[in-house]
Amino acid sequence: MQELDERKRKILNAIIRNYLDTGEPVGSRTISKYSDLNLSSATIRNEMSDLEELGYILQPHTSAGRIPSDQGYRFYVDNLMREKDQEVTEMKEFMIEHTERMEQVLQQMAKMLAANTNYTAMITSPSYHKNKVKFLQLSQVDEEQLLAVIVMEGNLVKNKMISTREALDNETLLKLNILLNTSLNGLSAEEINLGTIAKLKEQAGIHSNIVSDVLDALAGAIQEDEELEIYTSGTTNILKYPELSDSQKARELLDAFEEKKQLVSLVNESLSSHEETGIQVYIGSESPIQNMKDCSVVTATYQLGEGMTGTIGIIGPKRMDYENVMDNLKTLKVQLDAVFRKPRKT
Amino acid sequence: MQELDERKRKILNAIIRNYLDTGEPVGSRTISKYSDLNLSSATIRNEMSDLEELGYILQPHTSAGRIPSDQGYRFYVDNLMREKDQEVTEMKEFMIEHTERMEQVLQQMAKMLAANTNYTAMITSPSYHKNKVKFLQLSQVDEEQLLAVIVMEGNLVKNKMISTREALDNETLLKLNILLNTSLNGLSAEEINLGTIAKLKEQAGIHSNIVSDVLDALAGAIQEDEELEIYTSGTTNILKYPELSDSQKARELLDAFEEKKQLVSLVNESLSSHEETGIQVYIGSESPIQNMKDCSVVTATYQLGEGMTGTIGIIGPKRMDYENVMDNLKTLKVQLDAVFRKPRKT
DNA sequence: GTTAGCACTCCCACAAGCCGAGTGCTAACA
DNA sequence: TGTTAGCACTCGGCTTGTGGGAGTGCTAAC
Repeated sequence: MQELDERKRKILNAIIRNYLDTGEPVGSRTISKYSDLNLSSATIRNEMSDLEELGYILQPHTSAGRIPSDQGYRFYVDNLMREKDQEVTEMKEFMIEHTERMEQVLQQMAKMLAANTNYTAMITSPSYHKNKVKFLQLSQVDEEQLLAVIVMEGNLVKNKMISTREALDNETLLKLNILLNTSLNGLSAEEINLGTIAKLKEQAGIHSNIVSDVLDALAGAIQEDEELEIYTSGTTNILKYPELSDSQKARELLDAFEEKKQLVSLVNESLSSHEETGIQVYIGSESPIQNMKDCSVVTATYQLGEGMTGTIGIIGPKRMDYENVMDNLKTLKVQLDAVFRKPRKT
Repeated sequence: MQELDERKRKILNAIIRNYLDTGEPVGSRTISKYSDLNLSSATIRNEMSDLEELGYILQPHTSAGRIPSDQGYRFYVDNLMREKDQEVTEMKEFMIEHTERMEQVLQQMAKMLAANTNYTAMITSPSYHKNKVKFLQLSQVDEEQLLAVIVMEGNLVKNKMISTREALDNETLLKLNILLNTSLNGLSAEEINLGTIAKLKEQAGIHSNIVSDVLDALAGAIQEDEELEIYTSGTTNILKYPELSDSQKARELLDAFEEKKQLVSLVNESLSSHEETGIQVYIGSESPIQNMKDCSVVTATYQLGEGMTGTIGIIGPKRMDYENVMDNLKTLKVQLDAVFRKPRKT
C-alpha cells in the first residue's frame, strides 16, 4: 500500500480531529470550511472517496459523512498525531503524603487519571518477579501460630500466618530467623525454587518437620505474589459516550473492569512489547480483550529499578483524545518513578 | 390507618408478587385469573381502587395497571412475605481454603451473593473498634527504617513503616518491644488514647525522641483502621433491570459503588438499628443514600465476638425478590460466623 | 485538476393513526 | 349489600407516512 500524499494526509487528519471532537460523521463541506486547505467540498469529496477505498475512513450508511476506520485511527496515531512536548506538567503531589501504602497511591493515581481524561483508568501494582527479599522474620503470635513477615526491596510488606502443632521455643525461633535471613536475603522470588528450599530444609535439619512447614508456607507466600493487583477508576466514564453506553455493551465492559482478571491479558501483552516510549495503543479489535473491540486502549509500562514493572492504562471510546491520553500517561510514568524511588518522607 | 382486611391483603400480595416477576404494571384481569380468589376483574378493580386510595399501589398513568408504591412494598416486607424456613442452605465451602486472607474471603462472599441474587452485593470487613491488640513487634529493616507489625485479635495483621533518623541498637529494640507488648497487649484501639501514649512515652523516657516518633506512628496505625474496607460485586447487575439501566441513573448508582465512601452511611445506619434479626430493609427513598432512591437496599450485620461487626448488603431494584435476598443474607450471616470463629485450618 | 450544480439517497424527527390493555362507571343480579 | 357483566373511554406504544436536511456521486464546465 503506497503512502498517502500530503493532501490526503491533511484531509484524513482533519476528518479524524473533527470526529474526535463531535462524535458525528463528518461531511465534505465541513472539511472544506474547517481546514486551511482552501479546497471546495467537491474536491474534498473526491479525496474522501479515495480515502474510503484505501480503507482509512468509512460511511456508516450512504449519504452520511465519514468516520475513521480502525485503520484510519491507527494511521492517525502512528503518523499524524503531533507529539506534545513532554513538559512534565506538575501533577498535584498529594499522593506523596501516604507513600507507605502503595495501594492508596495507585488508587489515587488512577482516580486522577480518570478525572483528567474522562475515560476509565487502570493501574497495576509493580510486579516483583525479580524483586528481592530484604528482610524476613518469624514471630510467635500465640501457641499455635507463627507470623511470617517478609519485606521486599521497595518496602512491599507481606504477612503470612502459619499454623504449627506446637510452639517453637525462643532459641529455635532465633536460629530459624537467622538462617532464613542469611539464606534468602537478596534472592528474588524467581530464584527461590524447590532447589533452594530443599537445601534450606537440609540445613535446618534438626527441627525437620516444623521447619519444613514453615518453609513451604514461606515459599508459597513469596511466590504467590503473581496475583497482581489491578486498580481501576472512573469506570462509569464510559457511560458518557453514547457509542458505548448502550446497555449491552456497557455491561460487558464494566464486567471486564470488575473481573480484573480479564485485564491481565492487557498487562501481559503490554509488557511483552517494548517500544522506546513504552506506550502501546490498541485500537478496536487490536485489543486482546474481546469485550473491548469497540474501545481503544492505551497502556504504558513503568519501571522501578530492575525488573519491577507495572502497567498503567486508559480505556475509552475509539474516538478518544489520543494526544491528551498519551501525554497524561507519559507524565504519570515519570511521576511514578519519582514517587517510588524517592526515599519516602515521614 | 386501619388494617387491611383479608381480601385486600390477598389482592395486594398478588399484585406485588406478580409485579416482582414481570416488572410490568399488573391489571385487574390478571389478578382475577392468577389468584385463587375467584373474583371477577370488576370486583378486583374496586378493591384496587381502594388500595390505591390507601396508598399501597399506584398507577404510572391512567389506564395502565397498578404497581406497588414504596408503602406497598413496605407492607409486603413487613406483613405479607412468608418467612422462609431458615434451612441453612449449604454454601460451597470453597471460601475456607484461604482463610488467612480475609479480603479474599469477603470478596468471594460478595461475588457469590451477587451471583445468587442477580443484584449488587456489598460487604464490609468487620470493624475492629473494640478489637484488641494481641501481638506487636518492631524490627529494624534497614538503617533508617523500622517495620512495625501489629496483630489484632482475630489475626488481622497490620504493617507500618517508620522512618527513623538513626538505627536503634538491638538492645533498645528489644526493650522497646517488651515495653510495647506489655503495655498495649489486650487493649483495644479505643483504649489507646493520648493518655496511654503519654504514659508510655514517660516509661520509655530514656530514648525520648525516637521512641516518641515510633509511638506516634504506632498509635496512628492502630487507630487508622477506621477506614473500613467495602467490597462490592455484581455492580453491573443493576443494568439487568430496565428501570435502573437508564444511562443517567446507572451512572449515579455505579458511581456510588465505585466511591465506596458513599456506602459507609448505609453501614452506619444499619449498625445503629438493632432488630432481633439484624436485617434492615430500605425501600426507595428510605435509603440514606440519595442516589439509591429508585432502589431497595437490604442489609444485615454480622457479629464476630465482642464488638467486631460488619455489614452485608444487597442493592437492587425496588421490585427485588425480598424473600430470596433476606434468606441469602441470613444464611451468609451464619456462614460468616462459622468461617471466622473456626480455628483456621492450614 | 478543480469546481459548481444537481439529482439522489438515506436518516431522523415528528405527526397521525391504530391497537390493545386497562380503567371507571352503571346497571343488573343474587 | 356485595358481586358481576357490559360498555365507553383513556392513554401509551407501535407502526406508518411524510418532509427536511445533510451529504454524496456524478457530470459538465472552467
